[in-house]
Amino acid sequence: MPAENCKRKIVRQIQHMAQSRIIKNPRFLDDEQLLNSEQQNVLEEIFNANVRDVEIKELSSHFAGIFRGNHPYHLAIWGKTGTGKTLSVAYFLNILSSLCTDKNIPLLHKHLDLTNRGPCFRALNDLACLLDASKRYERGISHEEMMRNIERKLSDFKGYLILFIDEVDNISHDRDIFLAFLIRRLPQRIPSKLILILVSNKLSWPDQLDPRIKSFFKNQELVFKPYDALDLQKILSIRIEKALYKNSTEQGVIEKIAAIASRDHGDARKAVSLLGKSAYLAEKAGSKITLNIIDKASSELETDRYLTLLRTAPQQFQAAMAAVIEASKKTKKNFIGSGEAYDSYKHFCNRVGLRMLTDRVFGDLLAELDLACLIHSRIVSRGRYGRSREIRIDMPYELIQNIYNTIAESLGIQAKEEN
DNA sequence: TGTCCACAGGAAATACGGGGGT
DNA sequence: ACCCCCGTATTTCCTGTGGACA
Repeated sequence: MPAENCKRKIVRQIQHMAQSRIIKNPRFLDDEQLLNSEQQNVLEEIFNANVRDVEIKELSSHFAGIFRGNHPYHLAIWGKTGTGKTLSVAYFLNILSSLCTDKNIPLLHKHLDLTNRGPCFRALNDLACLLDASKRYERGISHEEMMRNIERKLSDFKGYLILFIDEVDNISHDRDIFLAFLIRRLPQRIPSKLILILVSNKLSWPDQLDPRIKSFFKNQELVFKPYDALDLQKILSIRIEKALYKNSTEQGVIEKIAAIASRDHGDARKAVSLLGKSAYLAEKAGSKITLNIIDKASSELETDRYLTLLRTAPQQFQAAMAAVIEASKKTKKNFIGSGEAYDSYKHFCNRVGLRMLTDRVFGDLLAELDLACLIHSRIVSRGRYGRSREIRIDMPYELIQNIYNTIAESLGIQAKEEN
């Protein structure tokens, strides 16, 4: 009888494992790994599902003038991250470009991606490299020279030139110089019909521009609204169909992921990565994707985000976070003031052997921590007892501990390397 | 009502590192 | 080798500021 039991158990396990395979093609759960052709495929389906229909239509009408020989204006686009700006525009430009080839209209389009934050010089250099007008420089060459390189390279192209500039607001320094070059100077010096598409994810972006530059974009704006839950559901079901085996999701899973993602930011990328994480957890647990698993995946993603953020952050940033954690452990209140935090930071630096910075910089570090949602701070006046930041950490104890250990590890390892 | 705390946060100055041209 | 250019990180200096307290 025991032998019989054992056999049955194994059979059950095998059956179970066979059932529990739910991931068919993991690449469709991770945008980074998606091959180009697959990405095209997914895009095609998304657009066929009428998601981003309005925006594509707007783009079409904006550029329709090309076929009548007109010169369309520059276009400013904004929308939050993960609303499909880049993909939609790239997709559209490809179609436009092949259409122009058919009709024998010379058109060149380039995609300049400024995702990595850098100064004006970097942006110019990136553009020059993209156009194959210059080699890569770190520094040592003037803006002027870089601009001339670009102009020289473009001096004999006479068709339409569309420059699609992604994440413009990422230019950290002298952004106006870069834009003024593109908008005012470049068109006068090259024969082609230049059309700029500037993309940004900050809604307030145009307000910080030089008014003379801003005027070039009046009424030529296109806003990508965040995906609503319905759009996200469409996007998710496309992914699920490609990535997972049939029947591997419980009732309501798509709706729930879509709801979580749209509540946060309407970010499609987040929705997909939540789906991915859920799928992996489900496979590990040998079950379908259930609503509970989604919750777990969501909190794990959050933790991961914090930890990788810290691991890759500068030492001083880590130290500031550690100091805040230490200080808030000591205090009996449920918040700490910036003075206390700075004292704690000084102790921490002494202990770890890290050079300590002035309180001025420390204040900026605190602001950054706040921005990253690692701490919450607000400025409070305690009357006679001065003004101060009131800092609190709004996280479960376990996560705080986890973060603290990560920092300790990261700083500890670096100290070893120095010796 | 004025004072004054304990900081916030902007601006400019300084230090530093590293690359290019000649 | 020398000088110039540029970007980043910090420091230094400075001007606010909300409200408890006298």
